[in-house]
Amino acid sequence: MAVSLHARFLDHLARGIDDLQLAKDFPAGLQRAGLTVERPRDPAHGDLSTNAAMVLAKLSGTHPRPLAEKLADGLAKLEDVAAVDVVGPGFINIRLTDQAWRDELAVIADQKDRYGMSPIGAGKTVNIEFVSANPTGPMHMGHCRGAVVGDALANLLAFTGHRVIREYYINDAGGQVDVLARSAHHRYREALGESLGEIAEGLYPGDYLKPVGAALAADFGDRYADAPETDWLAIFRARAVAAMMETIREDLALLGISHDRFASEADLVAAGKPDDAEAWMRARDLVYDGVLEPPKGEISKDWEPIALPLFRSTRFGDDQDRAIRKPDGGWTYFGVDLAYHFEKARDADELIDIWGADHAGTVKRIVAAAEALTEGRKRFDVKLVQIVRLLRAGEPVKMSKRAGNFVTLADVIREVGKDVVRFMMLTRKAEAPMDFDFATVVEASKDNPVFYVQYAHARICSLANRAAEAGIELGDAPDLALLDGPSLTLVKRAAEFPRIVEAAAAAREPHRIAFFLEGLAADFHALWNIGNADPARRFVYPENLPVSRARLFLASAIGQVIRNGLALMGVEPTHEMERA
RNA sequence: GCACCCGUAGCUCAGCUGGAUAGAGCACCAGACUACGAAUCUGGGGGCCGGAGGUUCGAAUCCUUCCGGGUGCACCA
Repeated sequence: MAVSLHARFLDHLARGIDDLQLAKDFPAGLQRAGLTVERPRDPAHGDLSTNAAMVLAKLSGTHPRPLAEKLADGLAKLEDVAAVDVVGPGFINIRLTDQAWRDELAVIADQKDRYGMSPIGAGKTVNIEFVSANPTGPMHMGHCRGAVVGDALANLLAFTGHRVIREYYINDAGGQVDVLARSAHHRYREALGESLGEIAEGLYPGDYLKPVGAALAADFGDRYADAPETDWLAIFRARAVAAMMETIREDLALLGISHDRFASEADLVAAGKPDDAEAWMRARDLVYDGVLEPPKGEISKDWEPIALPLFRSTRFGDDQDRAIRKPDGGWTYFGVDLAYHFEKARDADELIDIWGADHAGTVKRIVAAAEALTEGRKRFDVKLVQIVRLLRAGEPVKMSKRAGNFVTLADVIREVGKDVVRFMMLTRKAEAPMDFDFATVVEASKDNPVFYVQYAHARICSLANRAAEAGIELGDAPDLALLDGPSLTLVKRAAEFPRIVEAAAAAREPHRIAFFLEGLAADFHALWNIGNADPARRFVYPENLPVSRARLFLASAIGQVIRNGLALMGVEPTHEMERA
């Protein structure tokens, strides 16, 4: 894998610092973390800028300016460098030669769909758990955002060299799957011909359990129609959960998502994993038997003090210790979840959980648990994904959970398409609430980021046809020296892609890719627009074939970067826009 | 009451884990196109980055505290 432009300059800097240390101009053995090479906001400050002198000056107790001058001298000798300036408190601003940017363009064309890949995650396995919707019904839009964010993040981590495990945790051990089983039993009796009227309050009312009931009726006849619950609960539960998981997998497939692993809460319990975790923690005094304070706020009337096995999460920053077992000896959700993270940490170096923001209150305890269980050695991030407000032309879409008429993921995908859904879910950082308006997400205007980016790609694709019509053969080695300033500006933007990818992966923020693509598309459209006024500046300019070839080469490379970004988001590039 | 998330232009949001004069789109204002490579373009106005302290060469970013909004508080999942 070729090294990115930014990485290359970080390397140049490192060697410059080595030289200073050899020449005793500078103490050896200093940390070099915090050194950055980035594109300055203001183009007048050059193509690349580094804070190295200021950071190192602080660490070594010297003045940044002289240090910057020395580093600048070394950088100025590099072939790609046109000019180096030391300004302000000690910024080193670097301007690259035009040739350096033309070379970068050739790198894009050469690396194709590998452009932007990074080795920062090499040798690391990261387990990312996402979706993990309760297996009690089809996926609705509440699950959608976490699914897309998780999948895009997984793509991003794989692209940056990590080995990625996509995992789904099936909550199939709690009370709600018993409710599911009872709901299926209701549908089962209906399938047998009983007319039961409205489904009881508290059961799942949706129609999606009717096929499950029918299948159960076909298999068991009326054997369990009037049987006591203990006879059928486990059977119905297993059947209903399996059916729901099948539905959920289908829903996920509509989004283009497939998990590598499905971990079952019930299996973990059956395998004694929580017991193992408890024993491990008791041996380290991380679990003790104690009595919790009554909950604050809403006062529960049936609160009773009772001794339970508690995890010492307060030692790790939680507000109170947390019960891992219930009074009946069974496991709490947290007790199993803790064991589950213990298991996940066995074959991964880093863990990520993607959760709905409604679980924000339980983040501290699981972070505490992960820290205790991995003895602080493994990075663990819980990413909270905020709600999506569904709108239709500005009006909130009415949903009633009781009636079971929530908007399903499948419905939305059917209406606007997978790519629109995926793109939109990544146009905000995960922690911020988002509006999803059915009307605007399919609008063909520049206000719609999906359209805007796709349109740029389609325009690029159309160039190939226009070139052919004009009788321009692309050839394989255009003279890139024919590309002028505005074209190179676009190259500079595209060349940021590798660094954006690395930063997005490190921060676990896939939305940055979407914003980058919007910017890149905007720059591309801007360049295109120059051609509107002046035919000599168009990509296809039959009066000058060499220039046309160089520009088409540029456009093709930009298209490549757009595709690479979209691929990370899990969005298919559009080759031709449909005329509205 | 406590915890977490959010607070940036009139609106919707970025802001590259501490960098230089805080950005984009919409909206607003002023111009441009006998177009179809205009499913627009160019320029402009608009900011106490919620407030106040602190850390340092340097803060929207980190710390403290307060204010406002959202979410959650378990022996549910």
